[in-house]
Amino acid sequence: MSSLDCAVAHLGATAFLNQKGVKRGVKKEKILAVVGPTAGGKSALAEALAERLDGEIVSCDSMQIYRGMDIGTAKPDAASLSRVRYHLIDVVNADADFSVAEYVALAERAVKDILSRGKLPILCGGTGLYLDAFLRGMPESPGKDDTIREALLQEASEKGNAYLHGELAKVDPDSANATHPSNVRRVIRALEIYRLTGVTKTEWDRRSRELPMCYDATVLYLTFEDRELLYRRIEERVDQMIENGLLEETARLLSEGVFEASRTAAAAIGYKELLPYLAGECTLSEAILALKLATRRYAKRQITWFCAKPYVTPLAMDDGGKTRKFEEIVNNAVELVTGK
RNA sequence: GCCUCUGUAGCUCAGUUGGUAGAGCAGGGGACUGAAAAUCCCCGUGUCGUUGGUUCGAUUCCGACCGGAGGCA
Repeated sequence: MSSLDCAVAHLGATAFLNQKGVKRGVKKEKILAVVGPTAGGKSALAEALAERLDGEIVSCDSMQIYRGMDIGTAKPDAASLSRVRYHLIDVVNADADFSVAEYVALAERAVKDILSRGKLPILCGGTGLYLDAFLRGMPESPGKDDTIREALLQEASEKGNAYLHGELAKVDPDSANATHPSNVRRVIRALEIYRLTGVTKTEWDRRSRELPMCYDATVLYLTFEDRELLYRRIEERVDQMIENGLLEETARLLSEGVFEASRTAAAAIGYKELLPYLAGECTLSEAILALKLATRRYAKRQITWFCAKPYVTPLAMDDGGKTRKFEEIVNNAVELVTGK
């Protein structure tokens, strides 16, 4: 985005915000973010940068939020935790509900705290939606309503996805147009927003799109020229997780009833692939294969997401099919952050 | 050595009564604003083992050869 675009966006947002009476600092604080596909080496880099630049890490990961899900979510180990300070890890129980809105609130508090102590906040994680929402901020939002969702879900299963999509088309044609009828979740959300606020999702999105970035953020996006290299790292890490006791962790969460209580936990990569094995429905090697596959696909989705973001600064992790030396990558990152 | 079956997409296999072929899986691309590790969409040209023959035309029929599997000696 050019500085002119920024200025224009800022003016529009200011008008909108003034209308709503929300105050925002004009001077933007400098923060850093390290994003990219799973197993790409985000944590190691973020930790090195935290040490070099006197920073603290704010996890930007939708699963590391949950207590008890440790190995499967690749949480930092004791050694890492003793080296740098981490935030937003283990903030809610595994069976609790959580969402972007809560994340943004917590992250804003953590970042403010870090800045107040004169340190550099470094967001690190692969949950693109969380980062996006955090950078934009959520001064206003339509909120949510589980009762409406349930009712709409019921309606969808009774009358079909096409019917629900048709209902959306009546009130918010643009949103209906942009959402495939099969994507029931999105169709429901759009209808939920309209029923809850009387304002369409299209309008809500239009307003939030005008918001300027809340911070002067450098978002380092780790890229892999050679996809195979990334996939190999993924396979190695999955094997490592199994060695570290992922099976035992899954069994423990299962016995605690976490997967029954939380659909999020039950859908988390690492656990959902091992459950069939624990139930005796497949062999361990089949489960591990499924886990690696799911992780690869997840990585691909993350790549698609970050690639499309105009605010990222790409940082190459490999060169000509070879992994770059870690020190070289860190130096490169520091240059990008400090502007040489 | 003989007999039978088999060779089609990266993998497992369909199929073409002769008019150059399509599924699943893998893989690739994309979307994404309160479940996001979620949810959803799009994408199938490959010497039809090789080589002769029959034919207007062969991946399809016939022969030989080369792989693979099984059976009999």
